[in-house]
Amino acid sequence: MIRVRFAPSPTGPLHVGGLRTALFNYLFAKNSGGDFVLRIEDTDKKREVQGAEQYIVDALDWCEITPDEGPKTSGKLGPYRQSERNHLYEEKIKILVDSGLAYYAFDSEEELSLCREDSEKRGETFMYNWKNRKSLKNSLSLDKESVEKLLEKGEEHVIRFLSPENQKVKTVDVIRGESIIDSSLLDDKILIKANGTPTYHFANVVDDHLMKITHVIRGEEWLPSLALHVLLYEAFGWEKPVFAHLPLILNPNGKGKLSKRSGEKGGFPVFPIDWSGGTKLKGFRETGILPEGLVNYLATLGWSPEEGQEVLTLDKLTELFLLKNVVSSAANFDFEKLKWYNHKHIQTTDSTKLAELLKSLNKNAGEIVKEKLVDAVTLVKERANTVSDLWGLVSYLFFDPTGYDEKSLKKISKDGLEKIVFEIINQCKKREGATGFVEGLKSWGEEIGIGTGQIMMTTRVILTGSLTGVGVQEIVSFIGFESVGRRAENFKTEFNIILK
RNA sequence: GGCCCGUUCGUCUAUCGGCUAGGACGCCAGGUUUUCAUCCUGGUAAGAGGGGUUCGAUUCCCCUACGGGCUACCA
Repeated sequence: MIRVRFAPSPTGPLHVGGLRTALFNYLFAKNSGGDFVLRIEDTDKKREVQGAEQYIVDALDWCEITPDEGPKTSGKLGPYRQSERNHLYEEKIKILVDSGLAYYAFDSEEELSLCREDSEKRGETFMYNWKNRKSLKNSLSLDKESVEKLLEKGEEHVIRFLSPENQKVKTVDVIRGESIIDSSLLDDKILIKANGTPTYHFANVVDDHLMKITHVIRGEEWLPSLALHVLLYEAFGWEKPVFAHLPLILNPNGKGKLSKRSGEKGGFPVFPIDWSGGTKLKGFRETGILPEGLVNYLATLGWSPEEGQEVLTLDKLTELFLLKNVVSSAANFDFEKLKWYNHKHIQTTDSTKLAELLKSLNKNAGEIVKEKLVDAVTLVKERANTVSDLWGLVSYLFFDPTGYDEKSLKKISKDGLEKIVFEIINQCKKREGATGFVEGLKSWGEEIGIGTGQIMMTTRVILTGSLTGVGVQEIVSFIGFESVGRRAENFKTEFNIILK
């Protein structure tokens, strides 16, 4: 039974990088009918942000990447918040301390930062490990009695991992293959902080083991600590999970990890849904991106299906997903391509659903009768990249033009403009249906020698204010003759048109 | 600085020693649409550089360059 986990830290809104990690975990688990676990890594209470956990749940939910187990879903191997698992870490660290694989360290943070400064002056990087641990203040350098005395006294201390010297550590990553790391280059990472809570490295290994995680799929930023984690599993004598480190998502120009800042610069969000805690941040949902579009795009960032299909639903992605087809190189984020995927998914989304979304996104659209909006959306949805686009494509079907596009006016202001305007009003009065209206105009044009193109363009400008949009006949049919007549009269007044 | 990872069209990717290097986005052109968009057809454009190994390297190895990540009592 395959079990994977997504283990975010509730330090702020989940960004697309995190979402992609969650997605790949989900796809991998569901591809083989396994479990997808959500675990909240809230060991650092200082950095925890109100509402962040809820945001993570909501964002996953929006994308339908639903956890089988998690803080809100329960499950047998919980609790699913690390802050509620301290008793387990206490129990496990004891094993390591007792077996001499972890040790107490009493150095204060001030002392250590002094050491760091010192090393820096010499152009070196300070590392707490085999080179210097004997000369620092810990249970390896101090005699047994003094250590006990210090502990009794309640002296502040951390617990560090005793990294071996000169050991070749073999790490295996399914995406990148094997790698041999020299353990002498590792430092004695803190496992338990002075306040008694575990660091990521320790909590992570303990929880993955206890929660029976079979595959650890996480971001590439964890690759440097893989050797430490391997050593920890070995220290406990636990079976290691399979590791897969996903390539990072970079800014569109490839410079650095995808950031909020570059999203602002490029005019696109980097968060799934709006974030209202503290600073307001725009989400893809509120920008008019469908979860299907986002998920589809994110899946192609670092992975591609064997048959080369492009437009895929979550179910289809699940069916096709193979971890071995994940690439090892980082990908640049491209909002244009996301919009294309979104466009494709809008085509296959029900107009009623799109209309509802549009109503929630756009205040003006919200005031329109739903049934009318659904009809309008059906007319234009094939042209839209985002749900928000829909409003611009549909608004002239509900409101008279408030102005006329300069370029469009130039195109229609030829001989006969006055005659056309009057004929439109004339045809409108006949009320012979949208087809009759258009046909009437056409045959009138033929009789007096004005091209249909010229007539239709003029009609279009009168009705919409510009030379874009759905067919004239569709517009007339949709808005009705009362509106057509009014818009023609408005146009006539605006440009002071009289029949010569 | 040290350690780790990476490098195929502008971008996302295919190729797993035989390549006239394929597809998608974007862009350009043409067609459809009496408009615009959609849609269709075509075009544009790539193996970082240098050494090996090999009959043959985009593919395997090494070096260099470049990019990224990590280097916290943060995850």
